[in-house]
Amino acid sequence: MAGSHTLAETESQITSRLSHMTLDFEAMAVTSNLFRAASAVRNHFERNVLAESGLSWTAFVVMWVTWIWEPAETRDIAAEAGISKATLTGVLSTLEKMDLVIRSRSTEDGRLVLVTLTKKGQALMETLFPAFNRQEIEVVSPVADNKREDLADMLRAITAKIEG
Amino acid sequence: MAGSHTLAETESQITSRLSHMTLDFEAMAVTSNLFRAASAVRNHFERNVLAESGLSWTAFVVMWVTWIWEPAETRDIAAEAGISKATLTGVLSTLEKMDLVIRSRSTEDGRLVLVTLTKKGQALMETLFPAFNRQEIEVVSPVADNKREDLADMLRAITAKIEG
DNA sequence: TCGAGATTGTTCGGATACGAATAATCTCAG
DNA sequence: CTGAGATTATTCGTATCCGAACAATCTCGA
Repeated sequence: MAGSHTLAETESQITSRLSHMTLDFEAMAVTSNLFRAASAVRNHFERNVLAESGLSWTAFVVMWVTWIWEPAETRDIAAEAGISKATLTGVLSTLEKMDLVIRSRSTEDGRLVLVTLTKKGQALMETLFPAFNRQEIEVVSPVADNKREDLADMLRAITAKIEG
Repeated sequence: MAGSHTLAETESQITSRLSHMTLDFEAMAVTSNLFRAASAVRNHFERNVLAESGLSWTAFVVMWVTWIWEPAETRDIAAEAGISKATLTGVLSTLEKMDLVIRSRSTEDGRLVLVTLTKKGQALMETLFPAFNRQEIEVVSPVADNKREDLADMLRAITAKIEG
């Protein structure tokens, strides 16, 4: 549970509290529920999938991006993971300490650092990611089958609008 | 921009990289785009609305929840804001230092701490929140008018599924 | 009345998070 | 060939962020 207020109570309280202002409550409801959902799902994954592996959410995302693009350039990992380069430096150091990734200088461009997974890192992702996907199925289950693609599309559109 | 890979490139790479596994790619697309959108919107708000006020994202959310429920109990603020009690303690100390909120012991239950906004805090929210809402309208604009309620509903359903 | 158990906010240790400054490397006009 | 400017990853300082341990307070059955 997330506190003593239900979703309906919260939105009702908001409406009355802000009734004197000219606001777009529909837009507010979308972004508000966007963050609430993202936060709830993230916490759910951290507790039910990631906790036992000792990976933080960000560490997992970094592992995942690296897994997909291996060998991955750090600038791309940071962008794909949605974190700053400074943050990535620290996370990569943690992952290196855990023997899950390896950093290496690019021979073509001495400024770049390439990241690859260790055997241990690959093995972890091979088991962790399917477990992760099983939880994704659970999480998305309350949305009707024929509406999921639509949902993903709308979220993509929002992202594109901002980053485009 | 978010790195050198487009959304389409990323999803294509994922599909080929994970083709040997039995995965629900639609569920994956939903959660993946959920986090991407939330992260993009959050960063956008931090840079375009919050930066000048000196408030972090979390600090703003705490201010907002307090504004709505004032006087607010810290346990509720933490739950509504989606952060831990430990985190809230630090954020409230920061906000107190900025003279935006006031902590006070509940007379009815000595364990509880009640939070209210200062005059300065109220004034800040009165100008900050409408500015915030104007950006919300921008962010949601790529989603068709008649689909926004649907989007909010689906996000609510996901949250309810997890927290229920 | 009273004390075992539950609840709450804080503290603590360690990891994450960012912007700004920095050093190393690359690019490319002149 | 060369050096001014651009690009990259790291370091630094500070603010979150969380789980676990903790002290203070409340609840409620005996």
